[in-house]
Amino acid sequence: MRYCRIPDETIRRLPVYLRGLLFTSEHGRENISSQNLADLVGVNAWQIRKDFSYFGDFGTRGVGYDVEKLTAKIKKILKLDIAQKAALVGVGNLGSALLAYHGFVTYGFEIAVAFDANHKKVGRKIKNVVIEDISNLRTLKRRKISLGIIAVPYQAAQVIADKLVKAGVRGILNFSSCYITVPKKVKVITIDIAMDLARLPYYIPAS
Amino acid sequence: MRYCRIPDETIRRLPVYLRGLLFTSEHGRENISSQNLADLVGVNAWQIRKDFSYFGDFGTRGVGYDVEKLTAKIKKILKLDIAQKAALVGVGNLGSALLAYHGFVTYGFEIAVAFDANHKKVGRKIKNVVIEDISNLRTLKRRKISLGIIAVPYQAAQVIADKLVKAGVRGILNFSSCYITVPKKVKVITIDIAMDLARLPYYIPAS
DNA sequence: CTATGTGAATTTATTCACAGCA
DNA sequence: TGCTGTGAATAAATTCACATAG
Repeated sequence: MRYCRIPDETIRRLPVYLRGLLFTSEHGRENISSQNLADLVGVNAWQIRKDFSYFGDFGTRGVGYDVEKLTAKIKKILKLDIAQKAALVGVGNLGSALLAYHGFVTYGFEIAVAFDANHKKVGRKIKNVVIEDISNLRTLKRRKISLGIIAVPYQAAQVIADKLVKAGVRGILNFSSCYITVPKKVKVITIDIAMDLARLPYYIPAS
Repeated sequence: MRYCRIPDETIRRLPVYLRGLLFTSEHGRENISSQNLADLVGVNAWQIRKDFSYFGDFGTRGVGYDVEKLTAKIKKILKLDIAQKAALVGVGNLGSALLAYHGFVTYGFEIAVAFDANHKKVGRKIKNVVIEDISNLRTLKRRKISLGIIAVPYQAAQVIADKLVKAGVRGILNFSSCYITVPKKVKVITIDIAMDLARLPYYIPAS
């Protein structure tokens, strides 16, 4: 490895490549060129080669990349090689959809627990996950669950984040529409659907 | 305006600022300094000032920014000042959650129509939106709906995208986990939830 | 004295062009 | 000949420092 640091932008693209590779693998192909992958995921071929070059030589000149080997390498870098358990907090509309969502499994995630503050929901079972009372959050550390998914209204988001941190969670996926503050050791990724949509009209030329 | 181009990254941050400003406005404040806003949304104060400087002078030195004026300006730049109608395709778990999601309204969007391929769902009503058969997609142009939201399984995503484009849609919000190809005149923004989650373990230091 | 606005410096990321290996 | 890997060139974004206005 000739480089000392993998750029953040490269890390952001790795899951994209991973998706393309999984797709390729499903179709039984063993090798893929940077150009093939580029067409598949919508990134330039030279960008892909540059990105891969940050973590070593994986391609074979004249042939391309070994799909299986590259898949394993990317999973390792992203630390997706060990299955991760996540706790979902908030089983409303969005939370329910997340429980039913198959995309998590693709990357080795499992929503192992779900919590809700609404007593009527506690005890109910969705997709084999029993909804627990939110006071049980403190049991996460004992249960070795180190990821949290926040799907509660934004007014409650910071409080839940604090509780998750207290329960020993190391990473948080925040679906609420607000910025949450956590200690430096905890990583937060916020996904705000409306905010992405809000960018869309800007890019649409006046008709 | 001294600059010829607003950087993409600045555009990406504008909805973030907008959210902060709306929040500030709700709390009855009329002015906000770059530092206050920075604390609220998690961006550096100098970054905020730089971003704002791309589209003119809005602040008052010694005082800060006029919340209402700045809100209006950002909305105008993002073209959120005119209400936009969107069509949702795919009323499964995610689609249903999107129909119930309040975040769209915040930015002036309305999911005006919903489509599904499942005949059992057609005619059903969720949140005042009647689900129509997918063959009705062609009526979008007539109904002046120029945004599409794809919430179908990835196998169907490209087909739906093609139909949306044919129906005259100018922008697409793609929730499916695949890259879709459209003519240059159409803008696509893809939100892949699992892909963001996939980045999370990388940033979590080994314990 | 406070908080903006912005050139300049720095850092980071993208693009190119081509050497080098199968 | 085909496709990777990478230094160098270019472009873009961030950060800083401070002049400037209220």
